[in-house]
Amino acid sequence: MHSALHFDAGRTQSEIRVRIPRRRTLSDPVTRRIQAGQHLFHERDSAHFVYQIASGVVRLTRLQKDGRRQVIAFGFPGDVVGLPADGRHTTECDAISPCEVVAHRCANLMQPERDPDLHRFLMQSALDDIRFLQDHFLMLGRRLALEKTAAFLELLLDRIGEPLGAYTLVRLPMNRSDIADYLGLTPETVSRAITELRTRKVVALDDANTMIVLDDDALRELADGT
Amino acid sequence: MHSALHFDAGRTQSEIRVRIPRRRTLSDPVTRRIQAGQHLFHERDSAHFVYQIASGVVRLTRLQKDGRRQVIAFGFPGDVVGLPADGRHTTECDAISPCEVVAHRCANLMQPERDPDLHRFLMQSALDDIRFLQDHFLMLGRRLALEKTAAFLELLLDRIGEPLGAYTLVRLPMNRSDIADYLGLTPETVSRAITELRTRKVVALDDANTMIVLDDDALRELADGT
DNA sequence: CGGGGCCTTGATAACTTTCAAGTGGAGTGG
DNA sequence: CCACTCCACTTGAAAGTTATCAAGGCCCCG
Repeated sequence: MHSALHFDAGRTQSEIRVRIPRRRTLSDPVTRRIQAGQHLFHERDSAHFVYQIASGVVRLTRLQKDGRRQVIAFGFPGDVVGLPADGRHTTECDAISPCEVVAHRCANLMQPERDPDLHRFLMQSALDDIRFLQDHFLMLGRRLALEKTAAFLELLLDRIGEPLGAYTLVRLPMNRSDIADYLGLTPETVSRAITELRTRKVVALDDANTMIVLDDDALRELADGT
Repeated sequence: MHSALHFDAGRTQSEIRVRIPRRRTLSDPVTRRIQAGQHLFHERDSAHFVYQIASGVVRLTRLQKDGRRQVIAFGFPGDVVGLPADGRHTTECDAISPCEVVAHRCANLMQPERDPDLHRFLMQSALDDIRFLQDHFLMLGRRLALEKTAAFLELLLDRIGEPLGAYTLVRLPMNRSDIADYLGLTPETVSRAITELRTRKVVALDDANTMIVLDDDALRELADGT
């Protein structure tokens, strides 16, 4: 059967980029390309770089003792990932779509004198990261799976939504399991929540990973639990 | 009816303190005392200070549009709270027990040159904070209320446990609603989980806020879901 | 054309929330 | 000193939500 909507957005997700601030420093940033599925670093790796995402999306995860996996965050264009604690990375990080990342040396995280610009940049990144993580808690704190899912889609809408006439196109770079592990749900429940949003005409799907947000306000109201 | 255990720990929670690192800077830290229930700052307040907890416990919360409240974190002795984003605090912060806090100016968060020591300190705090927040996700990601609660008590055990013979005493500074809002549960469910832990002889309660951890290993196994 | 992975859907079991009632301790006023 | 009130905690029963297990569909790719 055919999908409800067809379209051509005219550009692919990999074309969403951010401008990387140009800095004149002792240790100039280096751009790196990685394919979907490749790792940027592992949990407990000694941290040599932090990475700013220029294009593509990465996944930050923690492995649990019982084998389960918690998705801590997704790294979208503009985000900085890999900030270490005690000199080591605190999560796994792998690309879920082809990525361009800019690597910044973080050996001198604790030496602000040596490169004030870099330090300022890293501090800004850390503070932003804290706020994003706090935002994530509000999502997990929502009671119903439908609310959690709506809140997640609202996040995607704001971060990687692309205008499409009166609507907004959201290409989901992650699969249902990733979303489930991010929200503390099962893939089946995420699927049902998305089906419900489709039934309510809040969103439409062209294929499982290509979503059109039809009713912005309804999505935000659901996300807020109102 | 009488409780199962009686004891005298010989010191109160307010006596748990941390040594504040002495720094010679342009803007020396200032100690402040606040009572339980008093606010340190509000969400969106313009941020002038960050606070390191010397004694006592504070609660960091976000208010939701629907009136619900998410507890983002508890600030224990040694923790730094109030790191801003865009110059503003991102949470509410109030004391849930009498506190001594050390206020550090954060006006120059983005001026590492002016006070490298302070900047180093703030960076360290931010990176630690990120790790703590990530740890929190693993707690919320646990499937069962019993596992979440066990994970939370394990955290308290490690942060504010006091040796008591062969066992460990944990004085809970927060009430059941606080725990519930931290774990994404209801107070009733938290209460039932604690009752279950009592039934299994993992912990004993002298009163609702005074817990003795009887079986460390069992608690950690439950928390890990194994 | 066949296989595998991902997504969706259905039915049932397990768990949590909700609503309600009861308990106990701390503080207050008679 | 006792009765009373308040509030937090606990407990019970029913309703609601999600997880689990199972099956089927779709698409991509060899």
